[in-house]
Amino acid sequence: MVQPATNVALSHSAHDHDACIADALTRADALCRQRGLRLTAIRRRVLELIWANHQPTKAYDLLAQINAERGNAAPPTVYRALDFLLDAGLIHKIESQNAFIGCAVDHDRNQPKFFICRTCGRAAEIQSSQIDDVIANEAEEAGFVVDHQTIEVDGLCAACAAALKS
Amino acid sequence: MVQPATNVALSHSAHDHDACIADALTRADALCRQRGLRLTAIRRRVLELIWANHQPTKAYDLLAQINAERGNAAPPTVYRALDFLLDAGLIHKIESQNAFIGCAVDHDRNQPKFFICRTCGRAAEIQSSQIDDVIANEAEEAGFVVDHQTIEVDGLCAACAAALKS
DNA sequence: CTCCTTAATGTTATATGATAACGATACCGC
DNA sequence: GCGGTATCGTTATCATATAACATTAAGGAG
Ligand SMILES: [Zn+2]
Ligand SMILES: [Zn+2]
Ligand SMILES: [Zn+2]
Ligand SMILES: [Zn+2]
Repeated sequence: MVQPATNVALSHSAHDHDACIADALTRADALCRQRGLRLTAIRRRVLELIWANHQPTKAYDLLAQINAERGNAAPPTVYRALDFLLDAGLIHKIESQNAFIGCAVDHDRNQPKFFICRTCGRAAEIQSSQIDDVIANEAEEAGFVVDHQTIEVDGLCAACAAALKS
Repeated sequence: MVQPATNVALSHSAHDHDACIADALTRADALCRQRGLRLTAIRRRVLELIWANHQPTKAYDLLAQINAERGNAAPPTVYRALDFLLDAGLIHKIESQNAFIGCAVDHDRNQPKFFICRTCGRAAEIQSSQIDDVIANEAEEAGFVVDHQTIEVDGLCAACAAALKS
């Protein structure tokens, strides 16, 4: 039986997630060095905490964790780090959840889009130039100049759907 | 010169907006009668206030207006009305703005999608089976079962883009 | 190395968005 | 009219996010 191709973020099979985290931090270091941005200790730690799993993370959960570690942190501490990471394109905000997730995608030409499982909570950033193209076409027809997209598809990932059927 | 086809919601030309409001309320009455739902005074008034213009409306702005009219209204008053209207499909939530907008679309087969102008603030619900189809395809390939979509495209409407260029 | 400017962080307070819980009313079928 | 259920009123509280200003750290010019 052939399994459908699926994003590692949505897969329920074990994967080397430590590698996900390490890769993300390596990429972040490289990107910041390259652009002259400063990935300070707090910013780096927030990014690392966000990458702790493939589920969107809430700002106040980050705050609680940072506080457990260093005792001093107020909301602005976390929100400023989040703003930096958002601006740098290292994370995205999941608007439908007021939560944040790491980005492992090259956004040269495509905009962020997510499949989000309502059962396991995992969110996978998908790359589909088709979706971008269709939206670009629709926008073109309407004379609308696209600046930013929020595309969040909620539902059941393959594994959770299979589990429900059994 | 040919104007691009555009949604009345994004058009800056005057239109009979009283008719927009009247239509929306008429449709709401019909739909609720048909389904045995009760469009009570508060719910109807909240819907009417949301339709006051083609820009997403914030819950606490609704609250302030209701309060100005009847003096007694707490957040639950408005949020309960909003929940009802959302469930009935009479309004949608614009997740990226924590705001609400009226729906004038038949959602038999297509999911809500919006173009939102960052300059004039108008939001237009667009109907594009193409976008739904492409997303359905992508989901199919990933074995993902789609439940609900959040599609919000931010940018400049034709009129605002033209104004900026001049 | 020191001074200076700017970026980043600490700190307090507050704004904004949403829900829990429970009692009081209003509606509807019988 | 009676009784059950949906709606609404009311109070309190939780959750999300930012304003404002003081303090500290980083990095460049001389
Ligand atoms: Zn992983
Ligand atoms: Zn991304
Ligand atoms: Zn109108
Ligand atoms: Zn709609």
